[in-house]
Parts: sequence; structure tokens; C-alpha cells
Amino acid sequence: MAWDDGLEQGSEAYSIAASDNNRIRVVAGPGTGKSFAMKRRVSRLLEEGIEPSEILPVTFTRVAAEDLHRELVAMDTPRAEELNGTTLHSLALKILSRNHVLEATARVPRPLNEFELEPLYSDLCQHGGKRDVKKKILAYHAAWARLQHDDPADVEEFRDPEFEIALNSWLTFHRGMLIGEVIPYLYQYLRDNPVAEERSEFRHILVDEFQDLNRVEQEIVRMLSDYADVCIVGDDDQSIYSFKFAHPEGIKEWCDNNNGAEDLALTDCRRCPARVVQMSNHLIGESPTRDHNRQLVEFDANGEGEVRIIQFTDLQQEIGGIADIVEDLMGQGTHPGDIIILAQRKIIGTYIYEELVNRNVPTKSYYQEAELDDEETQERFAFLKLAANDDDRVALRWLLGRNSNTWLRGGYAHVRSHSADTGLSPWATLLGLQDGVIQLPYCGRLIARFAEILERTEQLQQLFADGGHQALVEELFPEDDDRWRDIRALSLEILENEEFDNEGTLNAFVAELSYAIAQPEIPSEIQDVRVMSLHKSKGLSAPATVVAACVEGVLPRRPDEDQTDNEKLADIEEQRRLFFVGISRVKARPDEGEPGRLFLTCSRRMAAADAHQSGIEPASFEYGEAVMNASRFLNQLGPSAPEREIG
DNA sequence: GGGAGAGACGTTTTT
DNA sequence: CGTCTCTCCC
Repeated sequence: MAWDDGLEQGSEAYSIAASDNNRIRVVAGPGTGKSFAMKRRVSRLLEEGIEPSEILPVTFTRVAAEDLHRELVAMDTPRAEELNGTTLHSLALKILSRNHVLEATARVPRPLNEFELEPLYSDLCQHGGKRDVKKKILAYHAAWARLQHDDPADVEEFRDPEFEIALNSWLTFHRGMLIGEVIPYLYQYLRDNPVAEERSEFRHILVDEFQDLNRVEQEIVRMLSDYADVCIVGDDDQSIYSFKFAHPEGIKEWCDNNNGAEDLALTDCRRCPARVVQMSNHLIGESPTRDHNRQLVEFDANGEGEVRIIQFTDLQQEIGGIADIVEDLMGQGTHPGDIIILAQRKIIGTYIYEELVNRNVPTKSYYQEAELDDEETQERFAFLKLAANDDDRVALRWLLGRNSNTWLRGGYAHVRSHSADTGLSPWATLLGLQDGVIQLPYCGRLIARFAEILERTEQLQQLFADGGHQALVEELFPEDDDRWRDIRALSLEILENEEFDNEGTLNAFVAELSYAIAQPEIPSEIQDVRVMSLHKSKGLSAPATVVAACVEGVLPRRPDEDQTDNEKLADIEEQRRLFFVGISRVKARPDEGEPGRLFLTCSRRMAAADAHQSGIEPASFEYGEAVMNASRFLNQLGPSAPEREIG
């Protein structure tokens, strides 16, 4: 298919795809077809013979990158197969792994799993205990994300230079990197090497969801852009990532910082039915902090759509009511894959998921998957890493300490300093301790534990030598155990798809598996009702959308008491944008009998324990139940919103 | 290095 | 309300 196939000349989407200005900004509201326009632009570049390796399409999530790739291939665009859509993160990991970059950064880009952070907290606990260590790590990330690192006027409350030196030293010694350091290290490398070949590697850069990038990410885009044409796309009305320090001002100021930039906009909401467009406009228009008045424009062919707002007496009723709605819709012929249910609390989403599963509705839950939540699974995975590489210092450190409250930090400190002094690896040092060649104080338990680790590791390596990857998977993640069913499935998938079984090294297998765990695949063929958070729903659309738990305390959540008034206001406004993102998922497909349906539900009461557990602060408690008011946002949907129903 | 008891904290989420 | 974390003491 040609890049301009079916594109009307002079239309907004056509201009975006066709423009050869070297700086383009596109502001595009929800449902206005920005992915479509981006796709056509990339397609044009490929058709004009630009090398795929010289085009860098940056997306916020890997799912979005895959979508772009798949759709281009489906269009039969020349060389689309070779085009790699990527997240800034995987780009950063790739660049940081290049040999000349490894030397420049002096750090190994081996990201730590969440669970592997525990011994790090313990080893650094002299800096104020686990809680403070976590806060200081967050402050360290925050400073990077906001590019305050080199600013002497840095006011970050929990910054602690001594701590950061100790953290860096721990990570250097253990040959690891925090996930949040990956972007900063790429930033430093590019900044310090202005003529690095990476800075002129691309001729065309396209960035989606620009409002969700933080400062350091935006700066990386700038540093990659000296020799490239750049097209950024975003919408500050959909900025919902303040927790990762997103810098939505960047998209507003972008044209001022890029002279001669062409400023384009997509305003026709081709996705949503008219009522939903009107309600979305009204909701976002009520924001006291919004500094413009962009409106989504209705797409007449979509029709009015259907909207219901329902309040239930308690959470059980709401969950049952939502399940009834789903069954009704399916009875009328709606495909389960065309229904999404958004709940901003995992516990509520999980109740809905369980109710639907009980009623035999095909359902999938998209809350953070937990392949590695279980300790036994963590241990098996750590052993796998160690069997692949006995100098995996992070895995070894974790395995040594895991059975102890103190992570055996006393003895380990001696092992570490001895190892640093002599240049021996921790593994070699422990072997020396075991043989009595090396003597260090307080290492009794450490040596005993190491003996177990050594035995198990040798056993696994023998197993691998005899039976290959398959034997190892069967040993570590045997069939019919829920705890590692997911990780087993991922392992088998890798062994099936790749030539690992005979060819690949154990190291390569472990790397693939780690990558797969960090970024679980989302199937492109959707057969199920999808239950997820509002954040996850970004980029999706569905003919039937339910937003559950539209109550004060959840949506909007209650801001922290110790915040300033301005911070509280900013918090509420981000929640408004979150709700805006949620309701604008609704897709009208009138010719297929799907008018586009939106259900906003809430309930009056829920169990106090559930409320506590998920951080819901209700209006009040009565007889062990939380009493909740309907969300203020339901009052701000304007005249197109229907009367509230009793559920 | 480990156990008992007191106190803090709890949400969403990307890589 | 229940779990995690920290402190104190052995």
C-alpha cells in the first residue's frame, strides 16, 4: 500500500506524513489518529529509500513499538521488516552495551530485577535504614530525570552525596545498573562525547507521547537530533506520568526552542462518539490549570453513542453490575475483545476479573504481572543466572543473603572489601574462604551458605552440559506448579523460537529470559475482556468501555496531606487527565452495530479493610465500611452527560 | 545473628 | 486491617 493511499491531500494527517520540514510538532488529542499519521510518515520515508536503520521511531511502551512495526509490515511498506521501533530505554541499553561505550561509562548495563535490590538496601542501610535508602534512590533518580544533577542549587530533599557515592560503588562492584540509571548514563555519554557516532546515527527521529518524557529523555532526543529531521507528537492534556517526572512543558516550549518548526495539529476525534467527545471537552475544559482551550472536534459519521452513569450501594453490587453489563453486551453480539474495564485500583480490578472468570466470561487482567513475586521462583531464577555466569555478582549477593534478615551484610562486607583489594571476584574469594586459603572474620554463615550455593550451581551446570537448556528448564521450572508457570512458559517459548537448544549459550538464554520477564508480551489478537488500570489503557480503544470506581478518593485520589496547595492542585489535575484518557477510549463503529458505549460506575460503600489496603481514603467510616462520594469529575461532564442511574 | 514487640504504611506506573 | 520494617535485647 502506498504511504498516501486514501489520504486526502491537504488533510492534517497528509501534512504530517508529507512535510519535509526538519522540525515538526504535532499536537494531537485522543482518537485523532496520531499513530495513523506517524505510520504514514514512516511509510513515506521508507518508500523514498531512506535506510531503515537511519529512522528512529521512539514510542513510550514496547507495545506501541510493536504495533507500529506490525502495521507497517501489513501495509507492505518496503523494508518495513528491518525497521525497529523502540523505546528510549531499549535504545539506551543497546548503545550502553557497545564496547566503546562500556569503556566510557565504566558501568555494566545489567539491570537489576526488583527483588535483587533487597541486598543492596541492606548493604547500604548505614545510610539511614531501608526506607531512607529507598527515598534516597528515588531522589537520585528524580534529580536525573529533572536534570538537576549538576545544579549546585539542587533542592532535592533526600539527595545525599555520600550515599550516592556508596550506591555507585556498590553497583560498580556488582556489575549492575539500576533500571532508572540506564537513561542517565546514555545522557552522560552523549553529552560528554559531542562527536560520538551515536549522535549522528539517525536521519529521521519520530517521537510519540512526547509529553510523557522527562527532561533527561527529552535532552537525549535533542542530542540525537543534530543531524536528523525530528517529528514529535503528543498532547499535554494526556500527561499522566508525573510519577516518573514527565515534563509536559517540553512539548509546549518545543517550537520556541526549535526555530522554524512547523506546528501541526490533529483535532478531529474520529474514534469517539459525539456524546463522549462533548463530555471529554467539557471535563478537560473545567481544569483551572489548563492554559489553552483546544477542543476535540466531533466526527459526524460516528453518531451520538451511549453513555450511562450508575451508582451502586456497595462494591459487591458494582462488581456484579459490571459483570451484568458485560454479559448483556455479549448477549447483544459484542465481542469480548471489544470490551475494556478500567479500574484505578488493582484490588477492584481483580474483584471484577474474578467475577467475570466465575461467570465463564473470557477475561484477561493486565495489572502488573508477577512472574517473580514468589521467593522460591526468585531463587530458582537467581540460580539460573549464576549457573550461566558465576561472576554474576548481583545474583550471588542475593543468594548468599536471602535466608537471613540481615542479608549477612556483616560478613559480606569483608568479602567485598577483600575482593576489591585483591581483584579476585567474590566467587573466587568465597572459594578461597571455603578452602581456608583466605581467612576473614564473621564469615561462618556465609561460608556455609556458599557451600550450598556452590553445590547447587555445579549440579545445574552439569545438568546443562548433559541435557542442554531443556534439562535446566525442567529442573528449575518443572511442569504443574503455579509459582513458576509463567516463567516456564516464557522459557519454553524462547527455546522454541530461537536456535538456543543446541546453539545458544546459557548466557544468551538467560539474557533473553530476563528481557522477556521485564517486558511481557501482550498478544495482538485480543479475544478477551480486558481489565486494566487507566495508565495501561493509553493507546487502546474499545467499543465498550467501563470506568469503575469513579469515587472521591480513587479518581481523583486524595492528595497527600503534607503537600502544598499547588502540589495538591497539580495532583487533582493529573487525575482529571487520567479520567479524560479513560473516557476517550470509547470507539464508535456504527456500521458494525457498535455505537460506542461508555459506562461510568461507582459505589457508595466498600469494606474498610479493602479501602485501607489499596490506599483509598473514603469520606468516612461507618460500621467497618468505607462510605464514598461519587467523583467530582462526574459533575464536570457537561450537559451531554446522562442522569445518574441507581444500580 | 536472630527473635519479640512497637510503629509505619498502604495507590497508579514506564524502562 | 494486615504486612512490612525498625529497634531493642539476648
